[in-house]
Amino acid sequence: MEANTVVRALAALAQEHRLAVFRALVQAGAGGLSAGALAEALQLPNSSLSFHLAQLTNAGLIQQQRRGRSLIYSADYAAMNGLMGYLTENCCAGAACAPDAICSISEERNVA
Amino acid sequence: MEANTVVRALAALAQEHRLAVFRALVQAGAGGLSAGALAEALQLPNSSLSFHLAQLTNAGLIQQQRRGRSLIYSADYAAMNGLMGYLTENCCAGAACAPDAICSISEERNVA
DNA sequence: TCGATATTTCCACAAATATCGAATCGTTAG
DNA sequence: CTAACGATTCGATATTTGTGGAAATATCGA
Repeated sequence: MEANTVVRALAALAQEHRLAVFRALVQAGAGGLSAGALAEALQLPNSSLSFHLAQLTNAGLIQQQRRGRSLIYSADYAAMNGLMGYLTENCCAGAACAPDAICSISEERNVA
Repeated sequence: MEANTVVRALAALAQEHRLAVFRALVQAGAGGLSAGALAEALQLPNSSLSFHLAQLTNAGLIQQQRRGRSLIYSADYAAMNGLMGYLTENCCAGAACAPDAICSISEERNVA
């Protein structure tokens, strides 16, 4: 993962509402949530939520998928793992730590 | 870990130079690095670096410790783990993932 | 086709942030 | 005590960011 990508991902997460959105999606799993469901859950005006969803998408942290009139958003677990990996890379001057992947759902396409 | 704390930590990391500083400290391990060494390594003006170090300290991601005329900075691994944990908490709608700690150096006080 | 529903885009403004030279502060060596 | 060193604070400026109402866009049911 490249430094610039990481900075953009972190910047996207460094905001109260966006962090809440991302967590909700991480917890929702592969099924994802619609924009409307998110707006309801987080009590945000549509235009604001839309703005934040765009930021997260742009940062590569979440993805969009249309279902009928709704847009379903879901977390990109590969990006999340990439982020973690970047931060802990070559951690601790050689001491034993830092496993590689935190969540493997992105490679198991048959969950939830 | 509280949401607000996490946002502040992420905001601190969401900046090219600060991310580089933090990574350098994470990789340096418990021994840490002096402000001067960091300025040298990252090619930053003292005043800029100092500003960024203050931000990271304020966010609870690094800590300071004077040694003679130098200030030695080091990563706070507990904070880093807290961050990771917060992001992956209740991950994936129950699918098996998300271990608890990434790096345990902060509890072993006898490294490097 | 028409109306209802779901979401995004546009806009203007307030607030927060990054930058770095110069001045300042604390510590140590001689 | 004084000079030199390591690091922080100050200050002015340019840039980026978050906000939400109103209007526009896409999809669906009848």
